[in-house]
Amino acid sequence: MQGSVHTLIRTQIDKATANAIVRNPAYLDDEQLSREGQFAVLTEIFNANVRDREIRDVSSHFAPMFQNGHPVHLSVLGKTGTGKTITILYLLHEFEELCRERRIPFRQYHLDLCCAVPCFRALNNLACLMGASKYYKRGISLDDLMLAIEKHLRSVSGYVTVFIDESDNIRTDADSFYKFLIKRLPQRIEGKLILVFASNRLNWADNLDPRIKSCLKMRETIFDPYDATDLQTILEIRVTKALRAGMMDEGVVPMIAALSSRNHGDARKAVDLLTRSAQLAEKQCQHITLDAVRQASEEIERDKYVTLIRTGPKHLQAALYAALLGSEKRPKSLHTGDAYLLYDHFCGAVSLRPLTQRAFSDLLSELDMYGFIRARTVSRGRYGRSKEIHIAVAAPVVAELKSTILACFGMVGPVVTRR
DNA sequence: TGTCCACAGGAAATACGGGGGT
DNA sequence: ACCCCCGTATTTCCTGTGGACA
Repeated sequence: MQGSVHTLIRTQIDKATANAIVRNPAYLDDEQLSREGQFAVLTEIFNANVRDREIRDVSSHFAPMFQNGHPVHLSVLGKTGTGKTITILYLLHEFEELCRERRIPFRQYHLDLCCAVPCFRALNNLACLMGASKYYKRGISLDDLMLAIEKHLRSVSGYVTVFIDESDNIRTDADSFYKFLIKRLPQRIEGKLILVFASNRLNWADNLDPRIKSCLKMRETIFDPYDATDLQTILEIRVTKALRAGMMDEGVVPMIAALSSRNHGDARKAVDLLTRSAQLAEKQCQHITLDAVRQASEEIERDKYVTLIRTGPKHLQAALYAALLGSEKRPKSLHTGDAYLLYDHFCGAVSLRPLTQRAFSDLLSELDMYGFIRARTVSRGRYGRSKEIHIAVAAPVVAELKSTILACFGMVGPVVTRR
């Protein structure tokens, strides 16, 4: 008997290795790569003429630096997944090298405001990057932080580049932060300050105080979403690095590229689709087929909804549950009032204080915006005006959403509403 | 043609909570 | 530790509305 278990384990391992498609998963997930690794992949991608215009644009913008000039600030705009951050980091790294060769003093800092932070946090993080101050939770004034940064930079000559990633992500008092960077800091330091902003909101600077905005001299460059050709190039480079050769049907990469460019033009999502397809194919012990891509795409779509609702506010979850439940009972005509009643009961069952109907109406609009439901306002004559609610997601997703919501409230079975 | 339903959705008021100053 | 301020969430109040029905 023992022998058979050993054989089983061995054959299973052999089988799994024989079916392995992913050879080097790091190349499917940049997080797992070192900065050098990322740059190496990027070099290949850029060499294939992807992001050519943007590279020319930014390079020529920084060119005056090599003739003792002073480039104005730069604003890099574009949707998520268009490679703004990594391209800028790459270019700044290149500029740094070039400056070293030509003995031009240059230093760069990358301030990543990946989550919304108040002015204090942003300044403190910047000061920490520069080594100008320690990390404070609180208890130090904004002015002290600014002084620390000034003091640190006062002795620095040459070019100082500060790359402010997600520059629209300053939650409170963005004006003070930018007033400091744009108006005050350049006057108090000897070096030449160049700010690089990146944002996925085209009009992020519009919210700034007009006085600050007026003295913000900057040039804008826009990163367009990748088109199918670009995505195909990017995917092919990743495929050769990450996957075993010959494990993929013809047309898989073009299909992923086409789907992704049509839906979002986001390279990260395209690579994600490739990864999911590969994993799915591995599980099914076959090559990556067009069908696997289709399945993976559906899986991602489903996950998107499920994570959206799982991480969303409680009341939104409750409202969606009510809408799903109500639509089953009355697939054709679920109106706001009925849905609110169900919501009210659900809240009672999970001991959540229900919001008013006015707020519930806004929740429905939000669910509509996210694409869970379609809620259009209709007039039923003397029976009043109301929203008509239809489910906008496929049946399997509905089931998953319902169990997810119940799990969020710590329940397993369907809720028994009393009345 | 006027009425009236059952809400939509805007605006103002109010509650709440967290961060920063003292 | 305490207070104040400010941004956000929610409630309250209100006006508007399209079409069935009498």
